[in-house]
Amino acid sequence: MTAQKPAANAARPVRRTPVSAKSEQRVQDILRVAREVFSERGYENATTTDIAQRLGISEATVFTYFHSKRELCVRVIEDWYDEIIAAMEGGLPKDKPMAEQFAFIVRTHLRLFLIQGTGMCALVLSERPGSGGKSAELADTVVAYQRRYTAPLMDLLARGQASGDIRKDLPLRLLRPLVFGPMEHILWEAVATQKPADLDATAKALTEVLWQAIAAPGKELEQLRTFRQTVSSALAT
Amino acid sequence: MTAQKPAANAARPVRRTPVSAKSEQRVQDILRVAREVFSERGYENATTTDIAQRLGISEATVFTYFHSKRELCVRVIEDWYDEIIAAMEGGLPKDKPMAEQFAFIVRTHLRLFLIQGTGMCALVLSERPGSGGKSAELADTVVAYQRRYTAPLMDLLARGQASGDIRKDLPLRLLRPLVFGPMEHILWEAVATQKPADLDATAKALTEVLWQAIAAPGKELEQLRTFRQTVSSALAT
Amino acid sequence: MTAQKPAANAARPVRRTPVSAKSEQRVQDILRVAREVFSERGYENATTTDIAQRLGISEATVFTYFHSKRELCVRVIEDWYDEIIAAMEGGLPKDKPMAEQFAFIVRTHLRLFLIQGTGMCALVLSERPGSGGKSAELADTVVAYQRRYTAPLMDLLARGQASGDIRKDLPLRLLRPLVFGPMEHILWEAVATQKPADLDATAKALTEVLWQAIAAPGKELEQLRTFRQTVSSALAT
Amino acid sequence: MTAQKPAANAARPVRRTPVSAKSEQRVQDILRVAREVFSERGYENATTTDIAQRLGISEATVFTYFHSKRELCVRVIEDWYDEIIAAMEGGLPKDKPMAEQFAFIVRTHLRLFLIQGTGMCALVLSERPGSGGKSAELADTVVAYQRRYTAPLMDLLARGQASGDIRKDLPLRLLRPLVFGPMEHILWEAVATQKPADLDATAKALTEVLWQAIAAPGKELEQLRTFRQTVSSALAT
DNA sequence: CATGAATGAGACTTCATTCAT
DNA sequence: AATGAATGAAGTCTCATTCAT
Repeated sequence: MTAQKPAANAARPVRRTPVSAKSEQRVQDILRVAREVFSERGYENATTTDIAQRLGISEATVFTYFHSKRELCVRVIEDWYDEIIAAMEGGLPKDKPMAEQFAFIVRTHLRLFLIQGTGMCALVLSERPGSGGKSAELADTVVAYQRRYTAPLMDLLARGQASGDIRKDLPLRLLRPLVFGPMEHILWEAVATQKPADLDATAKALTEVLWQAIAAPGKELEQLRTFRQTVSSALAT
Repeated sequence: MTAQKPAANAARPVRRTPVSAKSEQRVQDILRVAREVFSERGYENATTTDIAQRLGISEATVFTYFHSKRELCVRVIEDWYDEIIAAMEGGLPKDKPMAEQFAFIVRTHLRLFLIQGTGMCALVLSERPGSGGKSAELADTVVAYQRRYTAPLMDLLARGQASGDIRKDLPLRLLRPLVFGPMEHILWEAVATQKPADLDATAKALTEVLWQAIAAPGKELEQLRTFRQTVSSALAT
Repeated sequence: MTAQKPAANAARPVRRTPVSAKSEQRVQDILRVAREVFSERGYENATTTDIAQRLGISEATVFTYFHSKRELCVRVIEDWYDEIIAAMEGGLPKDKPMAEQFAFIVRTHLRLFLIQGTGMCALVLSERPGSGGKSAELADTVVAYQRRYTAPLMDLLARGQASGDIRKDLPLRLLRPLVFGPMEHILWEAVATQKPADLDATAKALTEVLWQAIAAPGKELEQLRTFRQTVSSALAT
Repeated sequence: MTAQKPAANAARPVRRTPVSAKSEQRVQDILRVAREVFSERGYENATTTDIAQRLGISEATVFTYFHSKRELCVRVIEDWYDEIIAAMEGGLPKDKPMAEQFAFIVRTHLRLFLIQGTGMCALVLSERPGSGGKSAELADTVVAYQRRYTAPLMDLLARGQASGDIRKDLPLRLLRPLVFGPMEHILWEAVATQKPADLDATAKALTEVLWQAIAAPGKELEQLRTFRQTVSSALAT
């Protein structure tokens, strides 16, 4: 999964052809630890020394595999996105009802970020363009990735509008923030207050209210009536 | 309202804390430029040298008015929050209909952040606890401020639920991210893509969709939702 | 007493003729506080800021009366010596038996240094020549003062040897360290261990043992010592 | 004996602590030069720049081996004490008569301090607690070392009192300053006046007078008589 | 390939001292 | 005479990065 990186991979400059099994292992080790360190401390506060020490290797070795701290950081971010995208694209139950797909996306998003994502998220933000991040190239990469990993949801929304499951009076441009915004806000709050939210409860509540807001309005009324009917019937038996 | 902070430095070996008109001007100048620099480059990448140079003064002068880079940064963040809070609390048309008050809050929020806020916002985020930000004290301050500046909205929502203007089946805990989340997301997008959104159009569209989502629905819908909520809760126990 | 500084005063460059009563008061205030600060923190760690703040005056004012920190320090040291010398010379009971005069000197020395002297003593030492102290002039001054304030004792010893009260086989060159050395050591120990010695008890014990060591012994012992000394000297040539 | 200090830095974010032969050489070089600089200029006036320049290396290299100027200084002081203690404990002729052991200690003390000790001594004094020295930890270390290096003498004195060679009416508390005080005074005088005392002559004279003062009184008379007898006999042959 | 060792560049911070008012 | 304000010069320390072995 981490292996087949499409698209964005093509642009990445291949270095030094480190293709031996051992080398590949080193690269992975460094990336793993670097992700830890970067997400814990942020780009500026992370040190190559720290990364090397946690691996028990020399600092110079890190630079054998990555030309610079920045490059390493870019790789870390790319890999992280790759994982998220893979999880999103791979797990989406496309044959299930739209509401369920929506629930999956919300839940997966929250889950992935709650695990380790907040640190990474902050890292990404700190690398946004114009913020002293010296390489604008990274910024572009990030924007591209961002777009790709929101793609499954955007796709879903588009299909929903086409099928009539989702209200058509809202442009996609507005739907995106409407869905991702609350999720992100909840995640930040969890980090800021230092108490991790209950994943299941939060995901459920959020899914519900969001779906209500974006589902076709007739739909909701109809669904609720059906729901009451079902409950009522069940009671009768 | 620009806040009379009771000189947290009183205990420290203060070198000077001048209060003359001229001095006050200097302090304001430094704060102004520092806000620029911090929001452009983030805390770590900002340098006191840069701040001093932009003002055409000596670095030592900066340290005459602020004991450390960190303290300066704290003041910058505090002042920024103070402005936002003042705008929010001061401008809210409390005698107008609820929907209008809501619109004011959304619009003001977007406006203030679009002016300069994104850099500041990133700055605040980068200083959150656990992310390598060394001073936990700042983190607490920020959380407190955050709470204060969301207060007007939370208050409005509470009053709305009481008056029946806003649906009661959503806990405030969920309403907050539902409203602030999309706003924040839109702002980030504006920064990331480097194209500032059209304030008026965006504010209008966002206000509409959000209000629809949180406003009290028609009678039947309302009852059905409440019913569903009840069943759902019963299930969870 | 602080007024009539003889000898050493002549060489001191008079500055700015600040002879008004008010000015003189300022000078004295600054000197008093500067002595405090210098003896508490040492020359390098003392700051003009600290001195000014304790007086509630501006730093610039300090420099109105003293051209530099170093000059101020020199004055502090000089004044301190002047006081000590005055106390030694003024209080010595010249008409009392030699042993009593000796006891007075020992006791006075310990007393003056225990009050505030240790800090000053360290200060003086830190200004010794070649130790980075930039002005060798101070070093000379100090040496001169040192000599003057040990003068009463040296004088006493010389008179004692002449009168037969003090053994003659010890050159003055050796008597000086024999008497001052233990006193200084006791003082340093008091500072290092942070527990001030009991002045009266210490002075008494020290006086006794030192007097025994330097007082003229019985006839036979005296002669034997002299004999031994003679033989020893003869051997050395 | 040069002390295996158990790396007090183990807990800190050590960058490196190389132990190869080459590294060890660097450490020694730095310590050597640092001792020079610190003893010449004192802690505050010594600069890491100076130390690096004298070695012809970069300042950063110094900080590769020592985490801070202070730590370097501590090591310098510790090593110096270690040498002194080793010389004292190692060379003491325990099987020789007490007077000779005493002479050894006095002579060694003077010798070691005359070589380079005065600068170091001033350094140590300037770091004592309360004098602006910021780290109380160092102060404790110094006190401990001080105690260790006076141990051989204190031990000797105790044994002497037990065996009857040394007068019992003086408490050790008084004997210590009585012996060390004069030595220290002589050393300071040598530095202050810039003319180094003649080691052999000074040591001999000092030993004599001190031993007389502390030796059991009867003993001295007896010894002198024996001495005259010996000389007398020798003359007769 | 791995690394021990070294370092250039630069950051923050302190403080004695000056000068116009 | 007093001072508010400003600053030059310097110092300690950090860290990504290079290079010979």
